Amino acid sequence: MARVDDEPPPDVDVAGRLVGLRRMGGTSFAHLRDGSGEVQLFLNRQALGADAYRKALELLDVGDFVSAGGSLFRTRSGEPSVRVDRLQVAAKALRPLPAKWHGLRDPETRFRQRYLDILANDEVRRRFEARTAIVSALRRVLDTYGYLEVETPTLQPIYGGGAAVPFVTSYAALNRDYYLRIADELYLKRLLVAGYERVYEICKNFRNEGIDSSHCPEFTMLECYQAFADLGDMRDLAQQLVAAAAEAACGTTRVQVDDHVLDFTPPWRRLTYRDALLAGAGVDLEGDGSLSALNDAAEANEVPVDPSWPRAKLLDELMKTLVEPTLVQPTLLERYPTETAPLAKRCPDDPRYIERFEVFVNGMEMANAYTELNDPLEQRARMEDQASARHGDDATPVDEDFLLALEHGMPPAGGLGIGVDRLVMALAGVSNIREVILFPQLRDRS
RNA sequence: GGGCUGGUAGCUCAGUUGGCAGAGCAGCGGACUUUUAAUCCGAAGGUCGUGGGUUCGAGACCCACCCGGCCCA
Repeated sequence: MARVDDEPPPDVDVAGRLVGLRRMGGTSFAHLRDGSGEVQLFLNRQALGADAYRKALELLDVGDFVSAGGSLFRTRSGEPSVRVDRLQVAAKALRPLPAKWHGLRDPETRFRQRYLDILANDEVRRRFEARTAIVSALRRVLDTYGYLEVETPTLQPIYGGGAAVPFVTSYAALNRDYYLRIADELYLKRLLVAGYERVYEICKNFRNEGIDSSHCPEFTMLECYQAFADLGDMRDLAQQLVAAAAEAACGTTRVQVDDHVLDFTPPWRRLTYRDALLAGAGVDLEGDGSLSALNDAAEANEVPVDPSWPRAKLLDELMKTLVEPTLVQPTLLERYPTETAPLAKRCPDDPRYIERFEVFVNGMEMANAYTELNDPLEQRARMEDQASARHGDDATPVDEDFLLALEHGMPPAGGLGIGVDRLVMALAGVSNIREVILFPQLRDRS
């Protein structure tokens, strides 16, 4: 490979995007950038020929893709440069790049024309590279443990695995409505029935609900299931996955974000749901945990609630308002009340609780795990309970096909879901989910 | 859905009490043969988000709407 101080000066060819052009009469300087860095072009009337030199300067604009060749040397200031004797425009830019000095700041333009954002803002470019590194790290850990990566339907005849409003679409060949998945859980569990013992999928889920700084209707989820694993195994796995992601993105598990450090080094803090609710709302689920006691606690803490809400919704609202915002460092919230999730196995020592944890970081839910319910009879009863207690339009319909699969025998298993966008947010130190999604959707500019 | 806040040249932003629409950079023309955000000279560049209203006069004030951002629900 040619080096800049070789003798005689090596002849090289370079190509890239023109990012700077300084015309100084008989000599001009240009910078070409590609994925590996920048190189300076030394354009000289004599080296290039008077006619070619004049034409080149007439034609060139910052933003063009250019290829050039010539001898490699150092300028008087020591910068390695190509003394160009041949030059071609490989692609012409008709519109100017965002200003080199002030860059592109308008958030609307940054989101609508993300290619300009990435082009102009190094930090943004690096953030999306980090996102890819994070997803690769998650795959690497799971692959190392022998998990099988699979693909399950995005278009589903019945939606399940969560509580959310689905996007509805029309499936012409089958002549019926289909749903974009809100989760892939019920398909991955069918694969446990099939005999695969470790499966995972990283995919887009779709929830036809609000957009805010931590919710995007189209988001990325990792779900993985392991036969014969218990919740402790899932706890270890969750911490390993996130720690590996932090190492991949930041080179450390202690991530500096603004003025504080998020410490993802395992083991993380553990907290039971009961203790958290007691500390946050002053209600003891094992004292008077009745509906009226919960409503009283909401009122005492000025949490707006609706008396018609079922217990699960009320609990969720209390936790969201009074507990979750306090969970800044990675925290495992454990031992959830049974009604909070219909797909989780009950604690063997106390059927009021399920074997579930969620991970919170920066006050935001980032992961969710259960010991999976694999008893087809109890699963049917719990799903029917949930369907009959429907509240609003996010009630989950009973999936008979899934229950049929369970009736053929699903091994005991642990399952874990990680919100990939939110993981990236935490590791990148940004507070808006749009900052980690390449092309977030915005309203039409009508 | 509510509150706050923003939308002015390609980009980043000023615009005072309601009185001629501004700057820097980019772009255009010119000078300049080792520059580094080159420098210097010159000219140009506007649906002030949209539509109404008040006024002799509106970028600014009032009303409605559109598109963002932050916070709350």
